[in-house]
Amino acid sequence: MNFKIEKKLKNSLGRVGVLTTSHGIIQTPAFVAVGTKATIKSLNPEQVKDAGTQVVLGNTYHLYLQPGDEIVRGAGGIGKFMNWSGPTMTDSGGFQVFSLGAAYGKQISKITKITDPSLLIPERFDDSDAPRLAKIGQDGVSFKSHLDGSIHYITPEKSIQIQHNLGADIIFAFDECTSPTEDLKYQEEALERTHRWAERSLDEHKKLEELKNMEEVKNKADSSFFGSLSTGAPVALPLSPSACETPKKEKSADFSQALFGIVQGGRDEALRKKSAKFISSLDFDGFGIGGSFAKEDMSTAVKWVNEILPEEKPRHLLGIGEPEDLFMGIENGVDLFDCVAPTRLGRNGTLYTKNGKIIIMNRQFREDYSPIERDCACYSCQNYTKAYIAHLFHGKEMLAGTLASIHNLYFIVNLVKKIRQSILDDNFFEFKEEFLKEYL
RNA sequence: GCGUCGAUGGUAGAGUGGUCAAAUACGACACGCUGUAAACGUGUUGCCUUCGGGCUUCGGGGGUUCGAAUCCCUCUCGACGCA
Repeated sequence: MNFKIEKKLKNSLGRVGVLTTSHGIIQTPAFVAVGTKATIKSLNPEQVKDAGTQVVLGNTYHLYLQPGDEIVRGAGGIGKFMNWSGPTMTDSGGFQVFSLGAAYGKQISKITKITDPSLLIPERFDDSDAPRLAKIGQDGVSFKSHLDGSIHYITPEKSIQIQHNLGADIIFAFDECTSPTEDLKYQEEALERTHRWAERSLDEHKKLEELKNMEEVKNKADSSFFGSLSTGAPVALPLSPSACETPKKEKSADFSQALFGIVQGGRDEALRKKSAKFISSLDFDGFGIGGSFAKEDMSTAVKWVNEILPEEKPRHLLGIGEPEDLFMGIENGVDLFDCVAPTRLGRNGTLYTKNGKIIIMNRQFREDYSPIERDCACYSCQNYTKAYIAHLFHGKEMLAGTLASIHNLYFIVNLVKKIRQSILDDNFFEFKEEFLKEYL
């Protein structure tokens, strides 16, 4: 993986870049489509690509449980497995520490609405005996499978091993995404844990990369007779029949993987900065910024972190992706975003428009024969009306989620592309103001 | 014509003397969703309300009872059976 900054946004941390992976380039800032279980829900790869998506993200915990990382490895890695030829990423399972742990069975979001610490009455949030599927142990997390109840202990090493089997171009260190409702003391403990896990993730990654390189050298030596093909030497040898055979099991480890370390620290300035310093001191290829914010202090948290992270390495703001957040993140130096919002909201009947979100099942759209957005170039808007999509949702038809996801993904991916272009055109701030005035 | 069974909120369908403004499901309406336990979840769904409660409802009418969706009589409508 290689990252090159092409242009910087004046008087801010923002930048435009190009991230090169073994499976193609990513023009940053970019929005990463979330495909937790090696599929962008309700969409096929062509639809994902046509929406403008450059890169997709799978999930370690989910793919480890089903179908199993060895299966994905056997298919030739997550990209080949899901028929996505472009760049891929996998999340480490750190988010599931939160979603299946502190947030399990509750309506807690990682974006808290409670910003006044005095409202966080300890007794009210003491849920230590509440049932949860993720329990944090000494050197890893014990997950009780949401599928069959089986127990799986995921350590940083295990997460990295799984991610090497999944074979994405960019993988993440195993971290703990804390609940925003945890107090400072807990955030600090969790941060220390995440930092130790970052070191262990990195060590395991280096070890596995080393093994992979040794294997490659060995393979090259074994096939030295045909080695001219891979070395690119101009030898006019006819292709051997054996060289054309498709191997039954492809090596997922054809390409080296980049590892991103994750900065945590909740909403606390000192912890965020401490984490940014520590994580940047390690030899990661890039960085993730982990969630657990309140909406209004998200920008400051991102800024604290990105002012410290080394400029030349890419930064990924994990799990954030509402339009206003994209402007905020990009302005504050974020290169990559992923978020379930476009696909989940779409499937659940909420659609993005430049004038704000609409709930397509609402009465007013039942006889609205115009597209979701008149000037939208997405497949759904080019071919269908709101009345029809509303009808599909009311009738619980599968196509409803597909058309809605296509539009929402297109909307978000292209918003990021437009923001990127606005930086190149030196009118980021004008575009931001203009867009948000209409949208919010 | 006789007999039997049935008629419950937008729909289906519980309830068979008080705890019934009436289960449940669906529908309708509104809302929520930020590294996907999620094609999911929550709320409202007779009328009025100062949110304490008040008022009118279970095909129509009449009756029994302190009290009726629930028991009795009758009418209307429907299904089935016998003429």
